[in-house]
Amino acid sequence: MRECPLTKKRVRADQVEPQSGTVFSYSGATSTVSDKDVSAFRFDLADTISKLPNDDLKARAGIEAGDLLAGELNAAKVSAFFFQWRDSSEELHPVRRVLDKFKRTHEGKESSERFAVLLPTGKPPESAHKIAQEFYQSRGVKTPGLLNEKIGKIENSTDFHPESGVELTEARPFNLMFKTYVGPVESEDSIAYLRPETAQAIFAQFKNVLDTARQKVPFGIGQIGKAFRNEVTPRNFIFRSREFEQMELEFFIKPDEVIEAIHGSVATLGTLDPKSKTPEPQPNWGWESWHQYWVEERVRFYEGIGLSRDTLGFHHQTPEELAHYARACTDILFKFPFSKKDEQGNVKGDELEGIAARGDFDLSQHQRFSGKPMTVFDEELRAAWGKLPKEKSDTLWKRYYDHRKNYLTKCAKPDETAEQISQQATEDANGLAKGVYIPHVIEPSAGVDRLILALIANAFSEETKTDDKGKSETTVTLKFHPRVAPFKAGIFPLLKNKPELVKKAQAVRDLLRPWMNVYYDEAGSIGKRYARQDEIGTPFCVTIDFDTLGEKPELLDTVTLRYRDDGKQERLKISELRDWLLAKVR
RNA sequence: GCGGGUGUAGUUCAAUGGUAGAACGGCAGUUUUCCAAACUGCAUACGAGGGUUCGAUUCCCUCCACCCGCUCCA
Repeated sequence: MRECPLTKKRVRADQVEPQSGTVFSYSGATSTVSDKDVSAFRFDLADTISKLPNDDLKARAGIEAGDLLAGELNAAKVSAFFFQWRDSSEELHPVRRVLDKFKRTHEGKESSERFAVLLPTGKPPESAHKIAQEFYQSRGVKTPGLLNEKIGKIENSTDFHPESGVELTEARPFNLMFKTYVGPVESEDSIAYLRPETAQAIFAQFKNVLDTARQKVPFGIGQIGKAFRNEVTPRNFIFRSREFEQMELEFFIKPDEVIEAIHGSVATLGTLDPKSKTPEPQPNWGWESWHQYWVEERVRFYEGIGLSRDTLGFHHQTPEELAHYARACTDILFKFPFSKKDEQGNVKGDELEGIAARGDFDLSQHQRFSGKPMTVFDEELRAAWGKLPKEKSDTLWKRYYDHRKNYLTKCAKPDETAEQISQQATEDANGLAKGVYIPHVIEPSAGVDRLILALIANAFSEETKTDDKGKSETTVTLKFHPRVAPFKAGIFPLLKNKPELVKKAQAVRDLLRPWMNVYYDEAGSIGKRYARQDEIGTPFCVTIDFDTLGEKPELLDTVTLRYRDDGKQERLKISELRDWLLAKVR
C-alpha cells in the first residue's frame, strides 16, 4: 500500500504503472518572509543591540548577529541563532526576546519533509514549483520557499502516483487481519489472528467428515460463523463491517479427468433456462456444470426468500480478477439503494455471494502443509481406469499430471526443486490408476449480514395516505417474504375489555405458538395493531371477533385473517389456521 | 486514514449562561373499536470527559459516535 502525500490517494504497491519524465525534488521548504517583516525585525534587532548595557556586549552581539542583519532571512536561520544563544548571559536576553518573537511568528512554518514530483518531459518547471508549494502549504508553510531543488530524468519508475505525479510514500503493509494475544500475557508466542474467512475449518475436517459421515464424492460441507477483517471503511449500515457472519459451502466434486475416465466424456450443462427447474445433478457433470448448477441453485434460494431475479445482479470475474488458483468465480449482487450506477445509469449492485470454482487448491495446500493425505479412494475410478484404452488413459494421465505440476510449481515451497515437483506430480497422476485423487471444490460463500440488509432493503415500502380530514400520513410496511418475517402472525382480540374475546384470542395464540413466532397484542385500536404489525413486517394478522364467539352461528370458531400487503381479509376456521399458516411460512 | 457536517425523549424538531418544550410514538385506563378514531392520565432526552463561570445543555478544548465526500473493496 502506497500513498500520494498530497492527495492521500492510495495505490497498491504492485499495481503502479511505470512512468518516465523529469523529476523535481526538494529537501524541504521554509517560509518566505515579506520584506516589510524583515526590515521591521532588523530594525528591532539593531535597536535592541544598541541598547545593551555595555559596549563589549554590543560589539559581541553585533558580530554574532551580523548574519541576521544582512543577507537572506528566514525562520530557520533565526531559530538557529535563538538556540545558539540559549545559554547566553542574562544581559543578552533582550536580544533573545527579539529573536523569539520573530521565530514564534513564523514558527511551524517550515518543513524539512522531502518532496518530489514527476512531470512528463517538456512541462515547464513552474508547474513542479506549483505542486511542491501546494504540498508544503498543506504541511503548514504558508508561503513556502522551496529548498535544494534537484532536477533529473527518470525512466519507468513505479515510485510516482499515476494521476498526480507525486512521489509515493514508502510501501506499507495494509493490515487485513486482526491480531490478538491468547492468554493473559502479551508475548511473541501468544500472537493469534482472528480468521478472515470461515472455510479453512471445513478443509481441515474434510477427511473426518468423509470417513465418519459415510459420504461419497460429490458431497458438500456447509458452515456458518464469524469472520473478521480489518476493513478500511466499514460503511453502508451493515454491508461492510469488521466483524461479520459468513456462510460457506465447500462442495467436493471429482476432477474432470476422473469423470472422463469413468463416463467416457464430461457432460456440459448448457445454458440454464431461468424458468425451468434446476436440473437434477448427473454423475457425468464436470466442474463447469457444477459451478453453473450452484449459481442457479443459490439464485433460487434468494428467490425463495423474496429477492426476485430483477433485484439481483451478476458479475463473472475476469481472468485478471480471479485469484491465481481459481478457475471461475461468479458473484451474485443485490441492487441496494446505495449501489452505484454505471455510465448508462444501470445499477449493477453489490456483492452478496461469490461462487468460486477453486480446483483442488485448498485441499492440496492442506495436504502439503499438514502432511496428512486429503485424497479419496474411488472404487469406480479404479475399475474404469483398468478398462481404458492405453491411448485414453495416457491422455488423461498427462492432463492430470500437467494440472498437478502447474499447481505445485506455482505454490512451490522455497526449498523445492523442479525435480521434486515433477516427481510429486508423477506420483499424483499415478494415483488415478489406483482410484485415488484429491477432490475439486465449488465454493459458494455468502455474507449473512449483507443478506439481512438486502432483505430489509427489499422489503421496505412507504405509502402516503390522505384521510377524510385531509391529514396525510406516511406508513411504512416491511414486505418480508413470510419465510423470513420475524413474526409470522399477529393475534388480536377485537376488544380487550371483553373477557370472552381475550380468552379465545389467547387460546389461538397458544395453539400457534409451538409452531411459529406470533405476536399477541390487545393494546390500542384494531387499526393501530394492524399498523404496528405492518411496520415490523408480519405477513398475517388474525382477529378474534364476536362472530368467532358465535354471534352469527354459522361463523362460530372462525377468525378474520388479514393480509399485510393489500389489507384484504377473509374468514378461516380456527381448526384450519395452523396448517394454512404453516403452508405459507415454510 | 484525509476533508466537511451533525450530536437535545424511541422518532422528527424547538428553546435557553439559572425550571429543557412540542408533535408523533410508548405505557395505563374508558369505549361492540375491523385498518395508526376519540378522550383521560403517566413515563422518557441535553454523546463522554475536561476547562471558563457563583452557576454550562448553551462558551472553549479534547475524545467518541453518526452522516456526506475521498479512499478501500485484498
